[in-house]
Amino acid sequence: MLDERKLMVLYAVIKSYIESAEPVGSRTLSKNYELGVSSATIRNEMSDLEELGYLSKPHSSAGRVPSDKAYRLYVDQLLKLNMAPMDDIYNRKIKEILARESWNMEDLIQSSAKILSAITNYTSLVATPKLKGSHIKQLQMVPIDGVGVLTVIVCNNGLIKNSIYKTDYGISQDELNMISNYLYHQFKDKTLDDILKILNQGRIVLYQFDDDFLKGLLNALTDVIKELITIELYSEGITNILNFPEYKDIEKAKSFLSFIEDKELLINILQNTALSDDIDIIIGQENIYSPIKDISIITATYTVDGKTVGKIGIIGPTRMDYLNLIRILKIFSRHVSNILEKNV
Amino acid sequence: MLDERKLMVLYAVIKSYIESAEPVGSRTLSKNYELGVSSATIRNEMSDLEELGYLSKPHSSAGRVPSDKAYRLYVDQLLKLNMAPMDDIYNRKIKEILARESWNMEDLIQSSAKILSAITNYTSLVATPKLKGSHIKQLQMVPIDGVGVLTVIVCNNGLIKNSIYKTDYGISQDELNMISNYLYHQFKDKTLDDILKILNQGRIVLYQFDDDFLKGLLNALTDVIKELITIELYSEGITNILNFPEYKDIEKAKSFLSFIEDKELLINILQNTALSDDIDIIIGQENIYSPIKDISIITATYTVDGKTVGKIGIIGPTRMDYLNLIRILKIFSRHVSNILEKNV
DNA sequence: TGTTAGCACTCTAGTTTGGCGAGTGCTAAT
DNA sequence: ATTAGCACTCGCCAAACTAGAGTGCTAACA
Repeated sequence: MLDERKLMVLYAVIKSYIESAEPVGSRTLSKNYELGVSSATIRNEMSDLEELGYLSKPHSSAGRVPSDKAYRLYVDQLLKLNMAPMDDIYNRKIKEILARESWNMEDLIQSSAKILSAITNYTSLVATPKLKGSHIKQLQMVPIDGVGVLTVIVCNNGLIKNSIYKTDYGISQDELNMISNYLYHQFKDKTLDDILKILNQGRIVLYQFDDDFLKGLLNALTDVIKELITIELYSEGITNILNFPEYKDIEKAKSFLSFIEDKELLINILQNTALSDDIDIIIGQENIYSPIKDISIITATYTVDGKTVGKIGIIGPTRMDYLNLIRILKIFSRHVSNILEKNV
Repeated sequence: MLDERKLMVLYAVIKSYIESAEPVGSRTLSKNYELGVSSATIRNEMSDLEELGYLSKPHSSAGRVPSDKAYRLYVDQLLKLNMAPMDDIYNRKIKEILARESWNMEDLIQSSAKILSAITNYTSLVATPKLKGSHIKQLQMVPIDGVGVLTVIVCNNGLIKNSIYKTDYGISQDELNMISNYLYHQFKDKTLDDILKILNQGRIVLYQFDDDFLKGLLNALTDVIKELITIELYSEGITNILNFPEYKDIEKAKSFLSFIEDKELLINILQNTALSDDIDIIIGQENIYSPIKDISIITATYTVDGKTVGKIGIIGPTRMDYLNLIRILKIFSRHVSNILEKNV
């Protein structure tokens, strides 16, 4: 579609704009990039690129700024490149930071958000894995003296959660085994999502036991399942965004911050990205849910049991350093996956 | 110290400044507040108040602005007032919002932060309770088939936490009972803080059991205790601060946001406030830890078992609406306490 | 002696003006 | 097809100016 030279010019504009945040003029390009043609020629090419929708001018006598379409072209080309320098400096650094005896998932997720924002100087987003489709591997109930009943659920991906149902109703381990066995056989082929639906219908009855007791117990179980399938989102380095010149305007900063504070919306947006095993990028208004122009999100996925995936990402101005961020996210998500596959 | 009229003038300046965020001039006061004297007289009084350190001028021909000392005077007087309108509109509203079957502590804390920022339009701070001095009421260990050992700790205030130690080492319930009984008797008179110290010394030995197994088990126990005594801080409504005109300057906004992002520091500051059963207020640079001028923090305490206390607060410019915020915090913290005393 | 009206003075914030520089688009020459 | 040259456009910035709000002082008054 675009000939060689147009492409060169376009990429030069993008690179320059990513670096400087200033609209790029033809002279700047001919000086700083070795395009082999004069500024006048570049001007003509830029004019064509504008007509084609890849560039735009803030005002008639300013330089030009890449459009979302231009970033998309640029990014797709980046993604085609195979950039996996395994012995990268980032690789070692990240490995070092994440080195630790054992991690529990919650801590790892939260730390990841912090580390990621610290090494990139952007705002990070990290979401806990999506478990709706997971299964129950084990269901165990234990009486806790003087307190009630503890319910433990082990997920097929190794995640474990539990909750306590406080009650005075005395019940033996044997009786609880009966209940948990029964429930386990009801649930073992179902997804967590389906299990939740069944529980909410309230149709489970075991005539041997007190109705109120059973109801309380099932409520506690429902809570665990809910907790399991609820996606939590952590974000760190919010202040970093204010270092970008485009957010010197307080109104823009405000709308960015409200956006970041709306975790629900962010989770939705992240969930709507491809669950492919690789990098996904949303540029500007490509995502209809995104209320804000001029923001891009790069996400990578991490896995827990080879299938169950969570998201890890970076959010910033469309003029973000895609090249490095993609690189870092690839490495980072791989390390997180490694830890989780071993550790959970 | 200050005569009646000076006090009236000072309060008028404070009120006006809280409302408008603009330096207050003598004419504004004589027009809007019924002080019964002319602007010239007010000017003289203001001049005196400036000499006494209660007011200051941003520049020589501007109106005057209250100093931290002035806010302190104002706030101390507010706190002496008994303002407990139980049938207040806030009271009903908050009660309504918090009405729910049952709350677990984590959810309640997080929701509180959200609700509080929503109804006040300020940034909220809510910290989980300080449990360092608490005791263990119960310690139970349960084998989980094919996974390992689950350790449950019940605190004297009713809080329950647990962790899982993954191991292949087969162990029976009876053996675990032996271990947990032994540990319980070691720990029952100690505070959580002390227990953690003992665990960290690594001197606990039970010769009957495999050394590695025991070490792993104790590590899991250590994690639970750590989790219990770690104070978590939640903050919501960060964007609200940007609505205040004093934060139109991006640098100020940035330093405020970095401050809010530094949870450790905030926890320290909150912990250094009085653990009295009432409102505590830090104005501006009164708190030496606070890196930022012109910020006030109002905190209230909530209780879990009548003794164990957590903090709930509001952070904003020193020019904050102390009167209403104190009122709301009093009511809010009482409701939170009520829920926790019943529910945990 | 305390209060007030009046006035000169101060300082900021907002507006206007003009020049500078960066950039464009067109044209004509190569 | 490329490029040099040039006229033109427009935002940015600094300087100059203005309006307005507020102070502090003085002198008059009750």
